[in-house]
Amino acid sequence: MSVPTRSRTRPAPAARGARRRTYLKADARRAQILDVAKDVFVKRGYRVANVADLCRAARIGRGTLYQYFDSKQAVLLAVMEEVCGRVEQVLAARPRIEAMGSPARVSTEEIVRFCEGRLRQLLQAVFVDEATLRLILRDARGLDGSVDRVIARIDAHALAALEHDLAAAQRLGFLRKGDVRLIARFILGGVEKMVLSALQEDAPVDLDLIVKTAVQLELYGLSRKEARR
Amino acid sequence: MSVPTRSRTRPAPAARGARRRTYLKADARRAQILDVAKDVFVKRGYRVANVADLCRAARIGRGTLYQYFDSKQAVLLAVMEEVCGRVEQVLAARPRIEAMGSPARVSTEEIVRFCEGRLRQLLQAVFVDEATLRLILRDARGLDGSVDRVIARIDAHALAALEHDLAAAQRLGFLRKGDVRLIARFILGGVEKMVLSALQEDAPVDLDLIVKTAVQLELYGLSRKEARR
Amino acid sequence: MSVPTRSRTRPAPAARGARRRTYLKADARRAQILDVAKDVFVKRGYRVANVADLCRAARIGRGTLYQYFDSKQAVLLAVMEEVCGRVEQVLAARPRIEAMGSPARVSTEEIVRFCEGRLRQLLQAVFVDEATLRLILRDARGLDGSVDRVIARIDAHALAALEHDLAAAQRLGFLRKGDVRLIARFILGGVEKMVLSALQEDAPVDLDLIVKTAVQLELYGLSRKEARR
Amino acid sequence: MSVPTRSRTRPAPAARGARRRTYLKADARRAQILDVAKDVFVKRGYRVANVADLCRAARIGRGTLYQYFDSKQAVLLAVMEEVCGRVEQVLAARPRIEAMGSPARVSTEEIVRFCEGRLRQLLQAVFVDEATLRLILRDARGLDGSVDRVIARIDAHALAALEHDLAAAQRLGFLRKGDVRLIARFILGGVEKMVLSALQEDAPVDLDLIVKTAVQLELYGLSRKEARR
DNA sequence: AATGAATGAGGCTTCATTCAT
DNA sequence: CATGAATGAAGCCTCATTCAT
Repeated sequence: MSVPTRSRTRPAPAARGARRRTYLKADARRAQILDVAKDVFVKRGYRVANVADLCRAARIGRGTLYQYFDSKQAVLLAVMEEVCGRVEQVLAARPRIEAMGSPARVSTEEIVRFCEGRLRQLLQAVFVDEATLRLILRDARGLDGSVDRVIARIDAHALAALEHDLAAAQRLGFLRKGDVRLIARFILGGVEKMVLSALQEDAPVDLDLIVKTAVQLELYGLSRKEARR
Repeated sequence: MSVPTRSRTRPAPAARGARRRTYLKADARRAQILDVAKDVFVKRGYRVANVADLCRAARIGRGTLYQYFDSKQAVLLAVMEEVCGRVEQVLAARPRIEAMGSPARVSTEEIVRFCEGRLRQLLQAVFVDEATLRLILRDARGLDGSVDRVIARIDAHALAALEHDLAAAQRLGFLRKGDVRLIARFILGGVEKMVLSALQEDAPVDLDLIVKTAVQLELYGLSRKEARR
Repeated sequence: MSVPTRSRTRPAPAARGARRRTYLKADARRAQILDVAKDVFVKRGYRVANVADLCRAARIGRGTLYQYFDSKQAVLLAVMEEVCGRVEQVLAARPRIEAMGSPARVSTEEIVRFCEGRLRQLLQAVFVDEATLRLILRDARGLDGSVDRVIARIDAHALAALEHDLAAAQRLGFLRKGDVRLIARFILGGVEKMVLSALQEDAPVDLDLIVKTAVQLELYGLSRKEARR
Repeated sequence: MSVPTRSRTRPAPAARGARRRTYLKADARRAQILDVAKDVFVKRGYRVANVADLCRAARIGRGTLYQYFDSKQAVLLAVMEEVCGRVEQVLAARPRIEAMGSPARVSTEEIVRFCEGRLRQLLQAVFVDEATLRLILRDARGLDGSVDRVIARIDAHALAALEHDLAAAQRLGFLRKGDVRLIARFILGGVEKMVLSALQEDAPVDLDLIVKTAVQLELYGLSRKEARR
């Protein structure tokens, strides 16, 4: 009749590898977890990495993680949101393209250099570091609706910036008319694939070379003959 | 207080249709499973779709699937291998680019049309149908080593073909010199991103327009000034 | 780069106490689980009993249970639904009270005996066995919205039947007028408490005595003086 | 594909109000916690309410609670002990039933009024307020051994008082002979069920009506014919 | 050839309690 | 006195795979 009461007493604190607990202020801990999590997600893959991995890497107990995030997914989401926020900031802070002046006065070299700089800015906003980069381009895709949505938002930001540049350059007479939507996608996709190729071979990502190649192609194409139309 | 409790009891596994068993020859069954599996993987995503989904869709019992494939992963692998094989065939069957003749005799329009045709062939080999396309570009990435390897192989085939074309065209004098590896990646990546954009918006994929845009950019770029170097 | 693939292979089938697996048809298994579950829930209490307990008692693996029920809660729910169904049946099958005849012709003893029989029927429908009884009166209360709702439904059935009897008896002139809603609750509550008291002391539940006491009180009260109103 | 994902990130525990700390004397704090806890336990249910809820409601930190109580359970226990103590007091303070005089001199109305008053006293001791009432009758049952024991003690007090009254009334000749144990249970159970019904429908508990109905039934029953035995 | 019941390792998450500040 | 960050045991559930029929 009487219930066994199994009074949920805590057994001796498991004196195994038992590292002492460390204390951090909430904000600091949150940031630390995010930091560590990015690494773990990249190194082991979001799906393969389990919450235990995250906590071990952050040297915290499993429960601690759940004081800061609702779920494993929420951790990834927070990582991505962070990137997204940074992208928004960087893009908003860029000078307007109209600052460049009129085509008549600008030399080809200046144009090239300007485009390269601008593209590099864009990429650096998105690809803060290689971990983030791998996450965005490779690991975090197709995981789950809400994560995908953040990635889509980042993507949309980048594309919008690119489109805006292209449209302005067309208006100012630097570039030929054309479907800016498609062209923006082509350029961003091209750059992404070059980056991905490097990542896949574990080669260092030479952003300079990639940017140069992209701008060269974007501006002048490959043909030795001038287009007539 | 009240919980939004979902469906209480399971429909008692047996009772979900009690369809009569159907018999098929081994080859036919295997093919049918692959066919159905592609759909299921695309519609629900490889990870979310479970073996039960596959079997239900194929109207077979769980054990039956395991008589034809070693594992769930093996099913996806087989789907991808099929695509890979087709790509290899198509690419091997294409005419050699040298058939085109010398730059002196070929008009700009002919070059454009040739490039467009060739790119379209390449894409159609890879993207047999929209399901395959979604699988390759979106869903099957980063799932697992061996699947990734097949996708990488497909990718490598496409890139190799493109690189080969570019190198030949450079040798023949149609195109400027340049790093064919990077350029091939840029072009393929650009095209893929245009396709992905369409997929993401559930818009029909207008391969013609995409190919046209790609070739135009690839050949002539966007600049209104001729490059001087 | 390559993912470790942890190919989820099943390790040797754990040759511990390893009882051979037993096969049952879906319906039979489902029934067996329900049967065992009722016992376990009663013996250990719904909250204390864990899914492992249920499965151990049913000699099945944990996954098996989840082929038949969505959750631990769903198991309890199914047990209760079963009772609820039986109550509905039994109550529907009872003869209508009007069969009794007119007060003039019926002796006091007959009335008493009739009431006792009728009350016993009602109780036996609800309290099929002691396990069910403990579950309904003690263990399953306040656990969770949906379970509570089923219990409330059972309760409502019993009360409705009782109310209906009372109203009919009033109409026929056997009983004094009065608030049937409240009176029904009083009687059922009184009976339940007598039962609960026995349960709490692990004494056998003497339904006969309980029914006799209840009917005696219900009909004639305790007073030695006749009420004047 | 899209998941109904709930709130992504937790509000970073610290940031949930950053209320200045308040200081209270030990006794006052203890009392305040008990007070708040009763509310929380009733509103959310003992099991669902977690320690965080208690502390938030009491506007204290988690550790603080554990300076006054050993465990969550101890808090509930203290609440119940408080009630139990009050019941003991009230019951001890009631006048002895023998004060009433002999049946010959007491009119039926006086008896009825006396019984009603006495029952109301009993109930009011137990059901101090609606929160307590819900706790005792609904939420705190079957939670755990020691809590159950306190409830059982309260119940026993009430039953003992009732039994004592009944026995005395029988001795004095007001009431028919009968099994006081069972009868006491019947009456208390009946009253409780009427109360519970009201609670369940969130209707106000009309103690007066309930007491009247109970006493009427208890004394005179429902029959229109006088019992012969 | 086909079936579908059975399995159990492994994952995620909760929450009462502890303890450094 | 008070705090709130940290903890980890314990629980529920999923699902790829096996195997008796």
